[in-house]
Amino acid sequence: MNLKQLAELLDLSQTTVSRALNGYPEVGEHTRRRVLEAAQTHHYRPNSWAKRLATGRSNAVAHILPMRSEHEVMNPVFADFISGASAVYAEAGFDMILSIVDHSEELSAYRDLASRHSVEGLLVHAPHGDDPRIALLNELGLPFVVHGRVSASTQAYSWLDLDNRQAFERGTRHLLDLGHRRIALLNGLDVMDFAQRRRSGFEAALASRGIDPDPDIVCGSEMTEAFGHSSASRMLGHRDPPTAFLVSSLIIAIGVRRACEEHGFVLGRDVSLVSHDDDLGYFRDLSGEPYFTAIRSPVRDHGRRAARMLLDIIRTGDRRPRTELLQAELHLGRSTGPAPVRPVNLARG
Amino acid sequence: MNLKQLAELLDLSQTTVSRALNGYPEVGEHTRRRVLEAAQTHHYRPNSWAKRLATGRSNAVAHILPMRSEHEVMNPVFADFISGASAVYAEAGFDMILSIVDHSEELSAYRDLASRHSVEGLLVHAPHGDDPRIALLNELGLPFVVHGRVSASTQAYSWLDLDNRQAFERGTRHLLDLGHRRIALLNGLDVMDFAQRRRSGFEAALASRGIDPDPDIVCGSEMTEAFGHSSASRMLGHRDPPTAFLVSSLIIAIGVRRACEEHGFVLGRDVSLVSHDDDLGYFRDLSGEPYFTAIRSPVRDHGRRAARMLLDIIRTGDRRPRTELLQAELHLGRSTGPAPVRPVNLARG
DNA sequence: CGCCTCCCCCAAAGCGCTTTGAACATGCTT
DNA sequence: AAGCATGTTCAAAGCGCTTTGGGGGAGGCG
Repeated sequence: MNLKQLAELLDLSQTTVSRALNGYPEVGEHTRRRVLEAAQTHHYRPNSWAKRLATGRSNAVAHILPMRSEHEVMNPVFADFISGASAVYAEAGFDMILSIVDHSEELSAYRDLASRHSVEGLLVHAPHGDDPRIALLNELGLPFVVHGRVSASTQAYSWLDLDNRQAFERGTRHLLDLGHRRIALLNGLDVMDFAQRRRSGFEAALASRGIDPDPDIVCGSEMTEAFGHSSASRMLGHRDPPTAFLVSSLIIAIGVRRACEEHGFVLGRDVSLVSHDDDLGYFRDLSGEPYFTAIRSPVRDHGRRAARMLLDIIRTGDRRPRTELLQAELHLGRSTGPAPVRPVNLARG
Repeated sequence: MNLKQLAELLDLSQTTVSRALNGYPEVGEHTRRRVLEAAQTHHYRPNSWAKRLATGRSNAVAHILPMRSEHEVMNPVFADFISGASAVYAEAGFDMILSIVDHSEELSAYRDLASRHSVEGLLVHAPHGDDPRIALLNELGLPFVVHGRVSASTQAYSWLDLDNRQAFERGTRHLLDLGHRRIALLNGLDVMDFAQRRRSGFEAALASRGIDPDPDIVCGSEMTEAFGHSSASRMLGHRDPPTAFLVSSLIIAIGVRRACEEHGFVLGRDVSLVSHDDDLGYFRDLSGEPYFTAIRSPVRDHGRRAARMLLDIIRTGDRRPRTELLQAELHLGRSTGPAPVRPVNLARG
């Protein structure tokens, strides 16, 4: 059933039917009701492409996730972020197209998206510290919002980001306040912008207490359980092991816990752990005190906010960059406790 | 830059230019080269909507994920599945649109998708044991592939599924062979089809050794860490605690491990654990023997296969249902061991 | 009664592409 | 020289929708 058929059926012109359906004022109330009813009973839905072609608006946005190797880990955060965003798009009548683009084809993929005119805006995930995509996207002139920031970029762009620096500074300070001086950082991949900011927050907190970070107990990688386990194992076997860990994801924290267990350490007593926590559904524990002390950010909510920001840019046509910096909350759990007393000759600083 | 402009620029008709670009034979070699070069240098890309409108093919598929509440957990499997599928679509020049539809609006959402003609096919996620979507989709006539199956459905449809029954029968048998008789099952939500099949495999294995399942140590829920932790805690405090756990996801396994730790049990010695493992990137451990004994299925690969199946249906136009039943592999890790010897009065069966 | 506004409605012209059917050379056969 | 296949190009008709620029009838005004 298309517009033409519907119009013939109602003995009206396509114009009138179209206007009735789209709520234009120049159509009689009686006629409008007739049209709406007929559309309803005949399950009429306008053909999306025809509509898009005619209006020039696609009512679609793309989420772009770069992938540097076929075996790259899908960040679990992504799914939750997407699910938040999706609800916002659905309400606005927008389609969300998902594009996982290979790192090596990034430039051409973005040009393609722009020149095919298939979407009205982009949401860019997982930016690097010196991501070249900002410049390219600005040049292409397609509205976009970045989830995260690009420290090295001098260009203006819209973004929504957790205040990673502040969050990790706070997490580190919490450990310092508990008396820890030997604090390990298990971070995300060094190239990622969020990891760089987290590290700088960590270092700033240490510096404020006159502590130099020790490269032996700071590292970054894809955020896997195995990374948490192997790094923590290695560090706990160090001649001067850390008394506390600050880690960039709950998945890493799980690995650290396993390592502690193997070493016979009890988390919260022998070793402290503060984790960043994206408040993923499957790690949420609503019963009582949480297990992990964590710097928490509701990533699904971030997805909603980012989507609204993008839609706002598209709908208002106002291209001035918007930004939103969100604060994480420190939730105390059972994985942190006062630094254990140790022989002075092992303590540093 | 559109086709008309490009044609004028080359002093050719739109027809010729279009044909040259799309590789039709009835265009001279010299002309074709000219056209391709001009398209290249002017960054010409055909407008996707116009193309879709004209051809009637959208080159797009939708993945549909039902969501029964705003707070429902995003299954981490989803992200990996999607990433596999996405690569296949990209290669075929298809867009993937992602639609997370509220359970209550499911019917209208599907009708919408079909009658708007915005996609050529659907990939249906997370089917229930008696999912009504099969009948609806068959009625709508839009090609679709289900990831999973619908036990109650008598209709024919295309699906790709792990052999969950076989996998869990095998996992259970492994535990039985190690001498365990008291085996707990921590499953996914009861309504989910995969959970029902897993349970039946579990029960079949027990039955083959003359063991009745004990409802006290069998339960299902959203697959969260907290669910694993609280259920295992409760069961370990039972007057006749299980000596082994079979669980439906690594996330649950993590919770069980935490519970065991709290009870002073060592996994693989005091308590055994077999987990289903979707081979998610962030839990993969490439170094040496894996921690968890697991029934493993490469979900990213499943995504690729499902996508190929859907594209095949779309491209060949052959609507006969295709099915693919995949076998999981049992990988031995350190979380299983022989059943501990216990006082006879506590042993069952 | 004639004129002017509204109010509703319509025919037709796009949107940018594909595809049909025909035209026009060209070279070959008879 | 006419006739015919072959190879290359084109004009024009869609695809299903929106939107522009009227057109006609009903009612209000002088």
